[in-house]
Amino acid sequence: MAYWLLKSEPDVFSFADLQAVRREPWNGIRNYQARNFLRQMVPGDLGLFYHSNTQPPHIAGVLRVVREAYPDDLQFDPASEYYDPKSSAEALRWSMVDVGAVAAFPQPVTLEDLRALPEWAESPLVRRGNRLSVMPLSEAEFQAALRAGGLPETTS
DNA sequence: GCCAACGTTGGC
DNA sequence: GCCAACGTTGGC
Repeated sequence: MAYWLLKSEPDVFSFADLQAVRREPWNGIRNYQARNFLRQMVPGDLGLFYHSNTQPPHIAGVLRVVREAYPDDLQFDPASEYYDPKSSAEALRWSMVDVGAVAAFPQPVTLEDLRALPEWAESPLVRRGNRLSVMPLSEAEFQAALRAGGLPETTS
């Protein structure tokens, strides 16, 4: 079981949106490091849903990976902002996974809250200028965030 | 292969 | 709105 953090701007797609649709392809990732993490995901892995570009930035809930990485169809759609003319089925560039909502945090955990948690001291998320939108978490980071958010540690 | 210019992310 | 961080692009 691996743990992850996935960022989304809530104005674009929020945790409440994920709860409403139940299941969603995590598409539009156009960064190689983030893509490589997507490809490491396994159904059953748990993740934190982070709301970026909002005031204050915060973790809103827990998600679960429900389908392993497969081709992100937006890379082949010329009408999409995520279209990539250099990608092809033979030389695939971008992947996505499907995720589902597990539970909303009773208390959203802000970036400031995370900085106060000793378990998060080494996380790139709490460092200035971090732009990675998909990153692995240690079990200690994951569980500490759940505690801070008011969820029991066993959400699986 | 280097690196300057540029673009994007995302906190503040 | 500003700007730090940093990935990408393209000239050479």
